[in-house]
Amino acid sequence: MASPLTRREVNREATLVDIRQQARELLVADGPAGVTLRPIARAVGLTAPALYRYYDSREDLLLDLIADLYDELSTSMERARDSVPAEDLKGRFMAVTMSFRTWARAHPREFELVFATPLGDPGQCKDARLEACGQRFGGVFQGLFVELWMRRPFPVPADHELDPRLRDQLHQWATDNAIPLPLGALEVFLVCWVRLYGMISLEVFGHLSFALTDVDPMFDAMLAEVANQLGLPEYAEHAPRLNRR
Amino acid sequence: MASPLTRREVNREATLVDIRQQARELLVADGPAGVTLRPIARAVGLTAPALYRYYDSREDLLLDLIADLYDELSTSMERARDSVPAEDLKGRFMAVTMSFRTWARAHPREFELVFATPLGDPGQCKDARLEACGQRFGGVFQGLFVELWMRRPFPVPADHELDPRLRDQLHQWATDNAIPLPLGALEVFLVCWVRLYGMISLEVFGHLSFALTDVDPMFDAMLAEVANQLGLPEYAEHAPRLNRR
DNA sequence: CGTAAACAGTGAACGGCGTTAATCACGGCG
DNA sequence: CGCCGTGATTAACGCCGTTCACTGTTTACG
Repeated sequence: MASPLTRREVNREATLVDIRQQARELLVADGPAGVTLRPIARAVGLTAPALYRYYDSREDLLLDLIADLYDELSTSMERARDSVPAEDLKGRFMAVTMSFRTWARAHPREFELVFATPLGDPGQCKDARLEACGQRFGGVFQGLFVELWMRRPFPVPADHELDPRLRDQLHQWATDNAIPLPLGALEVFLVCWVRLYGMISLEVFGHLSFALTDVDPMFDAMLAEVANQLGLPEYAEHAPRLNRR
Repeated sequence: MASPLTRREVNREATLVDIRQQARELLVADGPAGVTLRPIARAVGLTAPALYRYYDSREDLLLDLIADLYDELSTSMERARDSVPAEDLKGRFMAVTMSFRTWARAHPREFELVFATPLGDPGQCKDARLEACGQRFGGVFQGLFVELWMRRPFPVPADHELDPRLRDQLHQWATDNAIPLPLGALEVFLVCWVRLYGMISLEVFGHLSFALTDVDPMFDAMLAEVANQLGLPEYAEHAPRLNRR
């Protein structure tokens, strides 16, 4: 049988993607503040109030846009990962990380919207969608990290070396998400995440320009350092196939 | 002789600080987007167009507000530093760093405005004032770092270990600002800055909540790690006076 | 098949926004 | 005193998000 979607539903879906597309073009052109209803509506061939048939509010539309961008980023990172053979874990790690940075530099406005919009003080996300998107995004790093550790464990702090308060939180996190890693490895993961995010957002927001005109070499150096900490030897750099399992 | 300020000029100055004060209250209450002219004017006892006697535009007012916040942060960091005896460099380092984080956590809206507002793509700051404020802010860390290295040098990468592209930029930076440090030390400085900024902005923007409910212990751990890298021994923790000069 | 309900869309309107223009009052200086 | 720069006002323009009353069109059901 054919699709159970009525003609109206398919139209609706098309309009929805059209709206998001135009919203994004505005975002790119004028920044987050430039994403306003009337120009979006005009570009889609509607009037502003019509958008309320699709979103409860501008805020709601923005949330959907953020989710879209999150997904795009996650997809591009996954693709970068899968473009490297599964045995070459260092290659995959590098590919994913550089894909993150590449996306951020190519889409600073989008990066700003996704990563520098405070998620409200209630500690919870504003939206379950975003929670899921963040999960997927983090999962790319996390999955790679787990695989990395499983295949060839690297030195991590022992449990007793961790601050008990930190240890408890890491334990909670590990059990909640069934992450089969020692707590020390989780701490290493977080430290890596901090360095990666810190570097990229500093770069995108221009807070490294006081010292550097081109962040590339410093980013490469940081990546190499992190890779080293993760037990990914340097000699595999130009011959990634060497470290067979 | 009395002040060369006419009564009008002193009034003007008072109104200016009043404006910034009210603007900040709006910032705290409603976030950057809530800083709008009419409510500010109302709170100061004026109408919106009157503000144009004081600022060219809302943007200009925001810039001044940012500069104010920058200064407040710098001042509080300097005070934290000076509250620790000059010989206790580790204590000063800790004090300054924690003061930064404390300010960011206590003023998330302000932090967002100051640190997550992209400074325009032209590479240059929008404003010379901000340049100066950033200089002062960074100077607190930088001054401490220089003093640290001068008094007791810690291991840093040698010049030939640095990526030539990175080395050249660091050299440029060092000569432009007359920083009497080896290039490797500058790289260490940047890495520390990345970790510090990364951690704090991740915390403020809620991008660590996926794993941690309380960032305190992880921040402490990072601080300890950084201090260690900077040759600040741990045993000074509870007896900061031990390492006399 | 026909009809009622659900849906998509419109134009008008409200209050608020940044900003400009015309206008008035007054303090400081010659 | 007179004059000019300054501080402040009101009115207005065009934009914004959002609501409301209203009109067609599509879907679903008896």
